[in-house]
Amino acid sequence: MIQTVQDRGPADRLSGRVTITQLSEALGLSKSTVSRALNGYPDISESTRLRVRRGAETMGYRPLSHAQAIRTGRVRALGLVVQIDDHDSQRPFLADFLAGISVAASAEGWTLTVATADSEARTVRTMAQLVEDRKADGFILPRTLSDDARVTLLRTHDVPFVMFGRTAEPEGCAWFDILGEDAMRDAVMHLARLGHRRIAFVNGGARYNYSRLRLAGYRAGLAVAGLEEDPALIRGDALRTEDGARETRALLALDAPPTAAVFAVDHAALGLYRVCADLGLAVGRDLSVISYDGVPDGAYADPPLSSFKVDTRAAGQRLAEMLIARIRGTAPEELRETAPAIFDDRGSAGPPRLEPEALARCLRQETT
Amino acid sequence: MIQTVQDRGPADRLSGRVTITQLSEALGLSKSTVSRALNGYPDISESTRLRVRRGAETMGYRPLSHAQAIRTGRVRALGLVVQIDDHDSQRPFLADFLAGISVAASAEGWTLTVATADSEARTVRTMAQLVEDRKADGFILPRTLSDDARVTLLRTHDVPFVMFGRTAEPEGCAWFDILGEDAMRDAVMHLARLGHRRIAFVNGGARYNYSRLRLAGYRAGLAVAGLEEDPALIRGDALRTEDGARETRALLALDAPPTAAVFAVDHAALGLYRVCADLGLAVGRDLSVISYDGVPDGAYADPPLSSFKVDTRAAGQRLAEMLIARIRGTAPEELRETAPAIFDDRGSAGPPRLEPEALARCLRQETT
DNA sequence: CCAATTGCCGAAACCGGTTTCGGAACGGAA
DNA sequence: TTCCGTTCCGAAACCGGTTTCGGCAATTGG
Repeated sequence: MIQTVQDRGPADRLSGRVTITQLSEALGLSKSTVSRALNGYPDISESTRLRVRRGAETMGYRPLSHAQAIRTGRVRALGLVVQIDDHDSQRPFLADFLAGISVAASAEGWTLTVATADSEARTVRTMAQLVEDRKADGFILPRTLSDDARVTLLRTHDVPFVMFGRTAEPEGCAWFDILGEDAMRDAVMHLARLGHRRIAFVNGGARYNYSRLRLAGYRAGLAVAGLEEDPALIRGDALRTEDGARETRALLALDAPPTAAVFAVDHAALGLYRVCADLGLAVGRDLSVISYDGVPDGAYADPPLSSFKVDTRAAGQRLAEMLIARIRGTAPEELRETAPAIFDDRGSAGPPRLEPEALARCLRQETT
Repeated sequence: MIQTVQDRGPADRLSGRVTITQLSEALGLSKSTVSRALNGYPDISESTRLRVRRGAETMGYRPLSHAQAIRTGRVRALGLVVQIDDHDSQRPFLADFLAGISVAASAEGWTLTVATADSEARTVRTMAQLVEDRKADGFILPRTLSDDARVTLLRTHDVPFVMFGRTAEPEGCAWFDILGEDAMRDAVMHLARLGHRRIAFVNGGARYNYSRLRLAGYRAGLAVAGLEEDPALIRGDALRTEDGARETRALLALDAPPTAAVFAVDHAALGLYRVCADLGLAVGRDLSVISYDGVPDGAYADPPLSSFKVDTRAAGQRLAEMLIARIRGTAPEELRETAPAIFDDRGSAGPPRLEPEALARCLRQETT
């Protein structure tokens, strides 16, 4: 005999939620059977499992995550602690990042718990707190450091996590990352094809793991282009616009200044614009630049900054999917992915107008 | 006899949490007594209440919010649904906003549940979902609209909320807002003192409630300065840079163009910079501008944009505090606050160099 | 044909809290 | 002394789920 589920009427639907007890009564089963059927236990017959599933569907039953959590310890929530610094180049992307995470999480019926902290120590403390209070089942870690205290904490407490960015010590780590090194390599190759032979590199923060990779990419680009590496053309630790301006000045003060520069960070690259404006140099003609991040500000620069764009939203989405898989038991080694950055050529890189020596002469003339 | 609580040793503290049962056993009380003592029930003697509180403190007992939630229906979490649009002027502030909310929430032991949506309809659906799943006890509503569907939803479901921004229909609403109207008034007065007599106003999105207020502030400024209102000088619906550029062109095409403009939105004001660059006008000299928001991009403009800054972080903090109070039962009428925006004069407003007529002549000459 | 599995489900304990209810102890009034 | 009303606390039910354990019926093996 086929047993149909009776509709519970609009009143019930409005007043409160459907509980597992109500569902089990409507189905004529015990609530333990219903629970096991929905959670895929093997000791439930296929026919019953199907009937329960259908019944839950039609009655609109959805288990209350915090009611489950009291027994299982898991609340179906992802955790994200964003560290707020002054020189946080990720801030413009935060909304996109959240959007990506949010859409992936809610597709699986999960939610996102967000907290902020203003230092690495506080970030770790906050995460520990969230874990202890069972407010998150796992974490997405933005801005991976080379030696990351967060990883240490989560590893020792056996809390699942995925990193946005790779790490030097990959054991037990899942990650998603953008291939910044390929972007740097392609930037150098692009500039070399335009005719540049002295191409500088201005790296980001040394403590971030990506810096190592992007420098390697820069070197790879030089190798492919058949150019020799000049240590004087390699600078670093430029995250903010001021930093970029400082490094640009240092580069232009060389006897043989570069005719082009590759920046690891957009905001730093905007510092080059300032210096060029001060010195009367035309970006993209007297001095070319290619950068990385794709920040919106770059589009407003004159000429707009050519940059390798990162699809932050897609990254957030993938990270959330991977974290959920990780929490559900997938091995971290199986959860490692990368994606390329997309070059957006907007005019800040052109063929060299002057030889390095001539440029140097101009600069000396300018400053006298 | 003074009964001291025995320390449970470091092993317990590390391995798991202290439960209310463990606490009650250590105190020699029943767990119901402990629960009521901690929750301020009147039928507990003052001495017992104190003893329990001290015991909880030394043993590090913290109730598991989702265990309480199963009975009380409240999870000690604030909800925030951020609506992601293309022309979202609040995006640069999101990190600060979150930081403010986060610090206030965690000060009370609450957490923040964040979701995103890409339309008003989806925002409402998402909020309904979060409420039904008990993932948030109340909501902070950014970007108050004049007629807000979110308010309707929350009011009918009797869910607490506080708005960032006032509303036309204030019944039952708690809010925190920045006095944008005062900023607009002061901007006009400032420009008038500099000698400007034709001061335009470019408003933001008409659907937002703040637009009404800022227009009123502009008018108040004209009145104080003794200037007459010219409908031709009032434009609106400018949120993005392109919009601001469009409205600027329209204003400059007038027979008697303005010598200064007050913008309701920074990003729109940056459009004026573009138009001026195209036409060879110097911002702050040929055309003055004062705006509102204090976006970081404004600092990079040339000259830096004079703007009324909003302390978004403080706003988030206050909103979270108010929402927690609201959830705990404070009447919405008692939860209404405002704060001023802070004028940051960075050079985009100076005395007029040309009379309107002369400016118009210049412009005609330029375009031919 | 009987015993031992196996498949499938219900009863009940459990998770960590909150809330209801009843009763002991105490003080004051009759 | 007795009665009654407070004051204060414990026992137990409860919230909405999960998980353990045991048992019935149907199958399989000997």
